[in-house]
Amino acid sequence: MGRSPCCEKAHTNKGAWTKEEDDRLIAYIRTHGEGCWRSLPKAAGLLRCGKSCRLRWINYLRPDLKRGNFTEDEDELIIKLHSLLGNKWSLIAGRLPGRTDNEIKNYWNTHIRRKLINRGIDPATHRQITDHLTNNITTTTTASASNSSPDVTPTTTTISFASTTPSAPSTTHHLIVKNEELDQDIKIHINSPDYRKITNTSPEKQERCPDLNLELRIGPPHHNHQNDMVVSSSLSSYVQQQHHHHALMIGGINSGGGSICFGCSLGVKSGKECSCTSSLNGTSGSRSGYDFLGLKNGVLDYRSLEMKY
DNA sequence: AAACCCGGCAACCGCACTCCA
DNA sequence: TTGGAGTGCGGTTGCCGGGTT
Repeated sequence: MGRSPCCEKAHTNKGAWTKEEDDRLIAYIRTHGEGCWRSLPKAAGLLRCGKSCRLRWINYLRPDLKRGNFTEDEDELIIKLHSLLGNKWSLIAGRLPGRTDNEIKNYWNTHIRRKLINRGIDPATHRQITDHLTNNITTTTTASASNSSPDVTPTTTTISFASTTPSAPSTTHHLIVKNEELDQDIKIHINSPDYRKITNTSPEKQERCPDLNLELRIGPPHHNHQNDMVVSSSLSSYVQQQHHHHALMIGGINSGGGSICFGCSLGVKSGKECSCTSSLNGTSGSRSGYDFLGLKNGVLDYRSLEMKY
């Protein structure tokens, strides 16, 4: 089915806003408040698309916006939040009062990216660019989120979930990371006493991933939680992409009953596919999900967020 | 002085999601 | 349950101004 246009485009202005348009929009919203963006332009006497009005208000005209340069603290906070949330600009903006998602997105692309690259850090993965294998893994994990990362070699790594005996619900699972450049599979064992140890399928190629830090526990879909996986935080981007398919439990959260998916824990409203049992309040999603990182209330104390470069 | 280049940023576009009848 | 309307989000585009040649 087709999608109706957000407005009658034939009679709308585009491009830069004039002072008069700004004044009209401000005056209207001061009187009537935000909302009903589709009908706002007509009511306010603006020849603009409703979406355009909303964007102009949110990104530029809102009185609580903080104009001016980003502080060093804000820089670091953005970096830390991005390492946790990826390109979830609206979520990041929610932790920076007075800043908009668009502003942060632009600032990231123009300043912080370069800053991280100068530090030798891949801005997409927040990992040092040096480690060969890690690079290959993270290249793929971020490729789906952004295909414009020229500083990373575009090799292909396939990540798949597997079970040694798929039909048995309590079997040992493992995460297979296939590095096509090295032509080898790396198997991350799940639910084994030494699950933190990363081993290659080729015995002589073991100990290839010494710096994987293992702080996220994820569970494959529809498996019981005994089969939790532990993966590197370098995979977090990938895991976020796969949120709808794989309930991802943050270590420590899933103990004592209901476990929640990563998205819900971050306050990201989950989709229909969300299979987590976020029953803390009986539902899942941003309005009731577990408040991982304190993202729902107050300002996140980013100083407590440790980067694992 | 003019042409060109490049970075920054406001605005646009299309898709995804939620709500509701 | 379904589909349309409204809204939000992230990626991309294009304009503008400053710097360089």
